[in-house]
Amino acid sequence: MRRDVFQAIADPTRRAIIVLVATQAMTPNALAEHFDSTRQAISKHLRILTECELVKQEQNGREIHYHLNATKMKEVADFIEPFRQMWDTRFNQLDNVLSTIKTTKNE
Amino acid sequence: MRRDVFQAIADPTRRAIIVLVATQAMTPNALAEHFDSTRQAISKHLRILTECELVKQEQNGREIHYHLNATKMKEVADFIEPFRQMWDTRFNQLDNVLSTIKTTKNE
DNA sequence: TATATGCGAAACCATTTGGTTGCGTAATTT
DNA sequence: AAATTACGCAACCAAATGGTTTCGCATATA
Repeated sequence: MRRDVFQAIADPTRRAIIVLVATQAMTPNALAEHFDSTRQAISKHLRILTECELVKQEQNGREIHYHLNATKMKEVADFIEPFRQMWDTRFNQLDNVLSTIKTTKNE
Repeated sequence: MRRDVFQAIADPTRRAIIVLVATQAMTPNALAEHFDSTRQAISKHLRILTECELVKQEQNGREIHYHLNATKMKEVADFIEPFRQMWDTRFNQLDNVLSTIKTTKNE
């Protein structure tokens, strides 16, 4: 059973959960209200998100509040980062600045 | 059939293909040599990567070279970016700088 | 104490996924 | 022209996925 961050964010419902949970901790029931599926289905998603540590639990009486563990998202960022210069205009502009500096030096 | 970038990068083999294809365009056969599975399996992955436009084809006689379309990766970057400040120390340092400036202004 | 609520876990099901083998076809090479 | 090579496509299969309903347990509430 694969259980990594990439597989976790592959599902659109789980990405929506991540966004919801980012601003404030929420219970499975509260989360389920935002979707068409049952609480149990959401609980399954939360289980997956918990297993790959994208989300942390916090028990309050009989309620369990889930909140985001953004640190884990870094794994995804680290994968994409090396490709950034291939699309990011800021990076290209930096290249321009650097080449300008080089040209100036040679003059 | 879901076919978006998030689902595409969920598979570790596909992520490896992306890395290989980033530096230079490659044929399915050349790619398959890097893995244990058959060329057909790799071709299936390439099909998925092509369908979500993470990869582009370029025909050369009977060979088809696949190369990365890094632009599509921006979609993933855009999803993660809002969470960056929750883990990136550079962001925290930027916050410090900003608060320092504010403090200095008030003095 | 009895009842209602919030939750996870298990059993089950249809669909998707990732892999295989076996084609057919087009472009090379001999 | 014949054989080889590079490839995509279709059929097939076991395993994973995302969903459901049903259950049991712990915590609140009447």
